[in-house]
Amino acid sequence: MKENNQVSVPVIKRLPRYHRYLEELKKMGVVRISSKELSVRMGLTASQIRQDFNCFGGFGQQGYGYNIEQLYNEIGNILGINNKSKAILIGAGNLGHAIATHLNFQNKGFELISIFDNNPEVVGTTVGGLVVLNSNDLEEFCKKEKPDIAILCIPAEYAAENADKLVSLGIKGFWNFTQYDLVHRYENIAVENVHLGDSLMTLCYQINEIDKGVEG
Amino acid sequence: MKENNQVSVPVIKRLPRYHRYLEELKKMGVVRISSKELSVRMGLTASQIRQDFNCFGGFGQQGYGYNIEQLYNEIGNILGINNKSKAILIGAGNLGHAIATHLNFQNKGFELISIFDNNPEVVGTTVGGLVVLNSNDLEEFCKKEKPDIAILCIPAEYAAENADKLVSLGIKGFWNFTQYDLVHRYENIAVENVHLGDSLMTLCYQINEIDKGVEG
DNA sequence: TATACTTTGTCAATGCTTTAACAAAACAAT
DNA sequence: ATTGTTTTGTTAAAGCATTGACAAAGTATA
Repeated sequence: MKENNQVSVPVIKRLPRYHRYLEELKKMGVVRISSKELSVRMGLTASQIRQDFNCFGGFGQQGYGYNIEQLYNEIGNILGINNKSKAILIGAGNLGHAIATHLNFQNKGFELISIFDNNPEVVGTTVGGLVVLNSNDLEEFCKKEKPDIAILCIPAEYAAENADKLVSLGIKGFWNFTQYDLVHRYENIAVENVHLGDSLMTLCYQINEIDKGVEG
Repeated sequence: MKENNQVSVPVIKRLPRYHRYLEELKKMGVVRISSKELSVRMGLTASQIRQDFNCFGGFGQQGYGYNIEQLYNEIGNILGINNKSKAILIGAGNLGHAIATHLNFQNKGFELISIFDNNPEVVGTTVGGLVVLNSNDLEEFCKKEKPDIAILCIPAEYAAENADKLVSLGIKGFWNFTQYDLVHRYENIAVENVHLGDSLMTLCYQINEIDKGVEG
């Protein structure tokens, strides 16, 4: 058991992927799996898998492997997806709309409780079963409902002011889809930046490298 | 100059972020910057910045720093955003729709040339200035237009078959928004997975860790 | 019950990334 | 011109993450 020590970021980032693979195996009716077999399926080393699981105290059994259902539940617990945190979405444009309707928040530890926008044409419409509220009512809403995280789907130039305001209203974390970098702005506020533009540029680099290799 | 050697993934992943910060500085009219000052702005170490730029051959000048415009252009060239690769989008649902309309492909090295869907109700509608084509015409289209990358915005269960087909039609890379993992499937095919669900779960973990720290 | 096999948990070794340190080079000011 | 300051490019050290190796502990089989 090393649960008290800080677990490294690379390990944490791999947990959702383990969770996905285990869910699939569970659905297929598979009961147990060895680190060896899982490593082949996932394209990792067996050693890394054992090392990863051991950060939280080893759920396996020698000569047997890991019980899939148990391991799946353990990882779910580590990630904390069973305590549903309250999420609000800021910005009901194209991207915000897609995020609200496309994702299953429930099985990822969240409940989307409200959507805000400052465009009068959008306020009052229904998105993903929720009526879009006016951004002016954000403060009052937060004081009453105490949401845990905010999903930022607004233009980059409004990101900083909105984030600052939300932090002052007690928000504990951001899922940030704006180009603006929130990472180094606050202490003790969780931030997940989803920089789609950066990701696309990285793909661009890869494509060009492959082209170089083929042609040169 | 180390350009021949393979540059490591962490370095490449930081390039788009440098590019963003430099663009902003350029817009502000700043002409030069030292690694020290940039490090403060970006929350990195100056050493890392110099090390990163040196992978491609040092664009700075001792006692002066880096010329912002030049550095910005160099990084753009390294990423290859000036040769516009052709991109097609598969799946014009909520997410596909948002991707097509929300992102500026042009300044990230791509041109979105077509959108495909297999839903007859969606085929023929216009999304982001492009008429949605029928997935049945994909093969013919690819043979004629030779797109470079495909953006996958389809349900996970169709990801593998679609990707296999696209690879056989000459696609060189994927921007994969499905839950399905494409990483270990092909040789010499570029893949950028955008696992939004994984990202959300990671945020969930962070929130719960902060809560533990506050309460325990 | 004994024997052979499997597979974990863990320690040590390797490999990779980041940070620190500093000489060499350019700039700035007198 | 000279002197002091700035700041890079680069080498060396420190810090992490991944992989390899193996004893210990379980399973499976006869």
